[in-house]
Amino acid sequence: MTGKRYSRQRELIYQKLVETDEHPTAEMLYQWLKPENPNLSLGTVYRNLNLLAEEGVIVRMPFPVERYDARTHPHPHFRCKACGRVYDMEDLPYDSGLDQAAEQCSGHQVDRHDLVFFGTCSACTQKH
Amino acid sequence: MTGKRYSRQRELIYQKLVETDEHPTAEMLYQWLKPENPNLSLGTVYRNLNLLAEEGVIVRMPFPVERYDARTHPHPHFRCKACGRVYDMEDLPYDSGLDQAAEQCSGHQVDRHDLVFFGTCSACTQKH
DNA sequence: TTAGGTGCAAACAATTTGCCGTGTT
DNA sequence: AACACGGCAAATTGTTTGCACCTAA
Repeated sequence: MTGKRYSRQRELIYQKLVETDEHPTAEMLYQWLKPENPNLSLGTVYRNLNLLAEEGVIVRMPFPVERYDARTHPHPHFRCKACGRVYDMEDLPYDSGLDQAAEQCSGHQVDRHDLVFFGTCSACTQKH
Repeated sequence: MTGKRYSRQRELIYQKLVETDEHPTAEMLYQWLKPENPNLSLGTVYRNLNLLAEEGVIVRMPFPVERYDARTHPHPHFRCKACGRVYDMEDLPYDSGLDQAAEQCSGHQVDRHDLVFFGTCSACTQKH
């Protein structure tokens, strides 16, 4: 009996996100939309971004909380979507060819990259 | 005339970070160290993590603030360390072979990966 | 009519900062 | 003795939530 309804605000937020390539934060979207929609509220922006992300029509970019690592040489990580743990993947080599390729096709000066895998870790998989 | 001094707390924080592979948050480090250092404060943990990260002996894992993208197919991004802008790198192909390789050598179930390049964007480079 | 959506403000969470006393040099 | 550092609590910033009203279906 539950269903999603049309909402002008959700439409607005989604459209702005489609139009732009700036990967905005919730706050940025709010500022952009506010002038033409003076009674739009920031809470609504957050709520709808969460809805849209659940629905899968937009994606959230990681991470919510800062993490730290004493291994300063760049290496890939794995993040479990079930337990949130972060694992090293040091056996997977850092491919500096990627940085060069990225520099080529973007024109930006590339220092390094981060590679983060997402999925379910073996510990969580075993727990069913 | 300014210089860095020895600090027991910084030492503690750094050592814990070296010992572990859990990529802890500031809060986790605080909880771990608190029992043996009852008057350690969370602010100190944050301050020293920032110092250590500036110094380059530890690394911070991105991002501080959530960003959103309406292009839901996985694709690489570039983040400028000067202006903070995030660019798409859609010309660089998504290498799903990486996911398989990661699954092989880790034993975890891998859904996808995120690839984020860091450096200085062409706009910022031009501004000197 | 009714479940879902909105606005607003209050709550919550993560991180930073000011003040002032302590410890390193 | 000077000045960086730590403790603590207050301030800031990012995000979520409760509640009363509104709106699509």
